[in-house]
Amino acid sequence: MSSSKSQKIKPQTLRGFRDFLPDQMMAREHLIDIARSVYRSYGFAPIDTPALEYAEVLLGKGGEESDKQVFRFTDQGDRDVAMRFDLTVPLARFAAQYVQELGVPFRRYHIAPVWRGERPARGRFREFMQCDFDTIGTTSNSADIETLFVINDLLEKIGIERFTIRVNNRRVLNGLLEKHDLLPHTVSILRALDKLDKIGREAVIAEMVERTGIDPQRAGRVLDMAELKGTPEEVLAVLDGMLAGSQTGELGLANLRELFSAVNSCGIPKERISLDVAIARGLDYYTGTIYETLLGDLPEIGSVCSGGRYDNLAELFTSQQLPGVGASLGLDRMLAAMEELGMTQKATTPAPVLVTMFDASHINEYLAMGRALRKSGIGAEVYPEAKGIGKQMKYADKKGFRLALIAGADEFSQGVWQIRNLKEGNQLAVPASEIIPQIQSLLK
RNA sequence: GUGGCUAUAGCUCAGUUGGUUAGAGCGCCAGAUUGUGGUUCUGGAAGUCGCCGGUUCAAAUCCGGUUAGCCACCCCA
Repeated sequence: MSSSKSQKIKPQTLRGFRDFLPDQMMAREHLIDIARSVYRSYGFAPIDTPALEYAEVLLGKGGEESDKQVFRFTDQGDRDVAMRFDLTVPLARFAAQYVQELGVPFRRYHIAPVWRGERPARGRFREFMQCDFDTIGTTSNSADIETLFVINDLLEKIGIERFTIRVNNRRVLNGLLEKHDLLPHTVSILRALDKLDKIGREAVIAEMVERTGIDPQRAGRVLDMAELKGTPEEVLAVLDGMLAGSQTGELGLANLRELFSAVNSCGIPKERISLDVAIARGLDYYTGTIYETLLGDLPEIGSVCSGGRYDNLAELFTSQQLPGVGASLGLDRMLAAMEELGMTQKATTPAPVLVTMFDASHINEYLAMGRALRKSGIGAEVYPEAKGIGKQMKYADKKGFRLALIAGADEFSQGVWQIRNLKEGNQLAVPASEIIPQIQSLLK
């Protein structure tokens, strides 16, 4: 290989694929840590599945449109393979394969990248992270309610102060469509309905009429119900009358009523959970409760955590019935929102303490101090070169270290270290034996 | 996948009707400051103007293609 300029390979990433620098990665890992701990606190266990699957396992599950987005190719062994485009289809395959040994109900979380060959746009990439959690093998509404609780705890732990989890139930929508003889048009109608917030009542009616050929009056009646406003109790009362006689609709209402009752008695702030008959979620496979989560300070960014209940996850892989309910945190969207809300920190070091290297002849003391700090659970970086102390302080400042430890000939002869507080701009000399407790209290 | 906009230093962007050696701010590196960061001052490095081709005496500038990004639609996290 020549080192001439013209032969250098251009460093570049593929369309829709991204690199993450330390500050971005710190924020990502922080969010993932929170998701992990909340999921675990409800008993969800981690799993992972391969990025690559047989194409037949993945394809044909989300309609033609999503098949077109799948990265698919023939591998070196002439197999027809595809990269996973979500975590739900792999879960279906996984569940069908292992349900015998796992038993039900089974709760898993899966935090992993997925790939879609669609056109990238703002907040949309060809490789992105999903943070799914699902409870499968039970039809109990209790699992639906706990799914809501998980979403609530997740947002709370992330530090979002104002958010709304909008809840609806597909059965309620189906009951309504049933009463208006619109069941054959379910997919088109719900897809149009889902855009209500974005495009408004008239445009939704127009789209329904255009896509299904129904007359505007009937479309309007769907909207009348979808636009119901008020407390969950008020909306439920109106729906009760509207859906009377529809078994499906009444079942959906009963589940919603139970859910809101649990919200009230389990200490979830009432104002965070709304009953919104207009949300439908695009995915065809939802059959019961559906959720989406909007940020109070940035609703226009869209749902940051959505999900719902499905009747039979694994029917394509096994004859065993596997109903389930779950949701997914949109990590990239959440991060974009946090960035816009100024919630991300700027530090690019994961360690709070920098041990400066003042005098290279004492290298062992500096290295030993680093080890001592880490042994006490304090992250510490030892500056690798005995450069000017000003330079090292500059580095500490830029990287966002909270404390810097400094010791030269004077300190070593007195048996002390200087602890410099970068934020406050002050420092104190501390005997070597008291360094650790002193730092621990400073970092509190 | 369809339509539109854009691409100049690490980042944000100037760059006149095509004209000689392409600029600024921020950042980066060094020095002022060989025992102390954030402020300030001084200096420095860094661009074959996304890439390929065409028109022209001459292209960052005009044209075509290509790659990437942004916006809308579609769909979705």
